[in-house]
Amino acid sequence: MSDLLDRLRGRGWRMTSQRRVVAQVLDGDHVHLTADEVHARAAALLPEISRATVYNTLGELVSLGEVIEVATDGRARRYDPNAHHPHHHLVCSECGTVRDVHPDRDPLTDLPARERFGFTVAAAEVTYRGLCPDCAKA
Amino acid sequence: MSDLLDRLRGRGWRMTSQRRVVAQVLDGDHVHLTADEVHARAAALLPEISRATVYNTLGELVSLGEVIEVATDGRARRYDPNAHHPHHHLVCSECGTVRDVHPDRDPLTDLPARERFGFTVAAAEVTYRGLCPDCAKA
DNA sequence: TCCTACGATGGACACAGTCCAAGTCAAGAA
DNA sequence: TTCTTGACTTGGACTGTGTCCATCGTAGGA
Repeated sequence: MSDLLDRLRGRGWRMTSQRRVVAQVLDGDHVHLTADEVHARAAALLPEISRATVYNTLGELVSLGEVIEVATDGRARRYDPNAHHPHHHLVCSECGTVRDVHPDRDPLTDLPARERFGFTVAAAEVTYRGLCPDCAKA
Repeated sequence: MSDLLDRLRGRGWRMTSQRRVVAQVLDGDHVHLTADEVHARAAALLPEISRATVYNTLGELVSLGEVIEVATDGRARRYDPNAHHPHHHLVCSECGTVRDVHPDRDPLTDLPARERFGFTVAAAEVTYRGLCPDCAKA
């Protein structure tokens, strides 16, 4: 994830301890934290970090295209650092766990012109829903 | 939409003026209102209706399967009365307009077993994003 | 080492949604 | 038709999520 820090520095980002900690917390695969979770984990490393800073930093990462915002339910947005590999999401309806998945086909190709209503369609996000192994057992 | 009222009565719903008004407001195609919008339109017909009742009624309609909850952004949930015809959504990134669309293929068939991580996958929702004709012009 | 513009802070605010105790009323019973 | 009752509605308090802003602090160039 120091790749990320390097890229950010290259873009003229001022490197502060707060930003470093937020980037560090977002490292890894299948990471889909809410802003509050990011704040909690960041605060474990840097106790004084404020909520506003976490929101600011996440917002910047999103507009730089380094992190993707995911709205799996109508509740808190989740932040996905896996922004450089196109993928979709599989969500457990019970516990909310999210996994990154890679379907065989891009759904964009399956939306015929007559169903586009004159829109310039740029992207398609798929949310698969079901039960994760743990919740299916219970 | 009196179909809906009939179905609800058949299911033992007590028919109150509030519920009638909420059902009436949700009538139509390409309707994707937020709870607050439903409340505003319902209040135009029945001024005393409360926010809590609108939320209760929407929640009941959703659990009866008569209305679908849509989370197109991380903000307010939207309510879609077109629950009996499977479809997906096309959202304008600029103004938020939503249209119902019908792709040629069900994306569920394109998620191979190795990408299911042991989940029991039940459904797939596709959100297409782009610019609507009006916003593309501006 | 000094400067300063960019970033961090925390507290107030706005919005979305939930919960609850008390009052109201739809619809079946008599 | 009136009575009864439990389901429904109400408004207000409360929680969670996200935004805004004035002020303070500091990274990094001169």
